[in-house]
Amino acid sequence: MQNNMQHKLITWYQENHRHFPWRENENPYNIWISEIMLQQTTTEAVIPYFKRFMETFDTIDKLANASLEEVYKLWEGLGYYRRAKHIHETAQIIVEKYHGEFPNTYEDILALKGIGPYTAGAICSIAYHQSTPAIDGNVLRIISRVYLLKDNIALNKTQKKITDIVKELLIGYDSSAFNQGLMDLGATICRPINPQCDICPIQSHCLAYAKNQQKVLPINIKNIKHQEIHYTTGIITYQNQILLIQNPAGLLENLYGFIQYDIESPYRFVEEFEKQFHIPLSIVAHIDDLKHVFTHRTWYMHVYHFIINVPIEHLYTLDEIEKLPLSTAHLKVLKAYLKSREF
DNA sequence: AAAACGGGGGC
DNA sequence: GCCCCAGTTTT
Repeated sequence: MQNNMQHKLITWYQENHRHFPWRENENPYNIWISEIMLQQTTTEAVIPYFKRFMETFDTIDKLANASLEEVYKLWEGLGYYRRAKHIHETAQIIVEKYHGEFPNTYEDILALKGIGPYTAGAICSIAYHQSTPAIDGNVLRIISRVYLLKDNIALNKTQKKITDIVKELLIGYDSSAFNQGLMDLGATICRPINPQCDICPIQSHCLAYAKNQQKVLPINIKNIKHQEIHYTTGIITYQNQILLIQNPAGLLENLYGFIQYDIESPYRFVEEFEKQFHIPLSIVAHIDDLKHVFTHRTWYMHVYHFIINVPIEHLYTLDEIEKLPLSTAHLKVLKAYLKSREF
């Protein structure tokens, strides 16, 4: 009878693990898609997206042969849209370079687009039971507490230190159950706020608990500066069509949206628009003022309805817009416009 | 080492 | 309103 931390964690995981669609089988395609979706995204948010995605693209081959736009549309609202682009590119590489079979070495997997150390480790351990750590926010927090590490977990140096600790812990144990055990423990018991130490399966191994520091650790110091931007956002229509442009590289790359300029007057919006498109624009109405918060900035969108009297490129009917990927921010704008037209 | 990259949810 | 989440890529 083993009595160490690994054994306790694995036993706890086997008896108490959470049930998710991506835990119903271990094939690498399934694990890959789920791990990408779960990057910086909560499990609850991922569930419907994962189901829909795997029903639509049940093989890597189908994903590789889909259009980028179709993949984006399935990703609409999930955020970090570069993930969708990387998944699509990677599927094509897997078909061409690996004959449609997901690669099975850590190095080959790490080399794929959108896959970093965490995701490569997660796939290797969960899909192939290889002895690789998978260091995410949960693991950084748990290891900080168990070993009473007072280093700032936002630093690369600290993450490397914790990686080395987990590498040692894994030796001789099932990496899949161990890594997923850490994830579930972090999500349900060793939570960031108010950890449930009284029911923790590894309480007796936790130095933070012994010294009552579990509410202090981990130390996590990031300096995020937050920027606020005011836009005039234009719903520009021609008859029953609406003008949408596809975002260039940068924020919300490739998604469709309304034209907006970082100015606060609709009259200056008209000047900017006419300078850019060389056709006259008329202001019809103020629709709404909306706010949308990103991690790193806040948009204040002052939404106006404008009309043009000559057709132009990039005009779409509502039916066509339904098929295009839009950001959540501009879906709010569209919704406000449609609501205003009900009167 | 730091910045950029989305959105939803908890409190 | 602030923090967190199964991070990766670029600078």
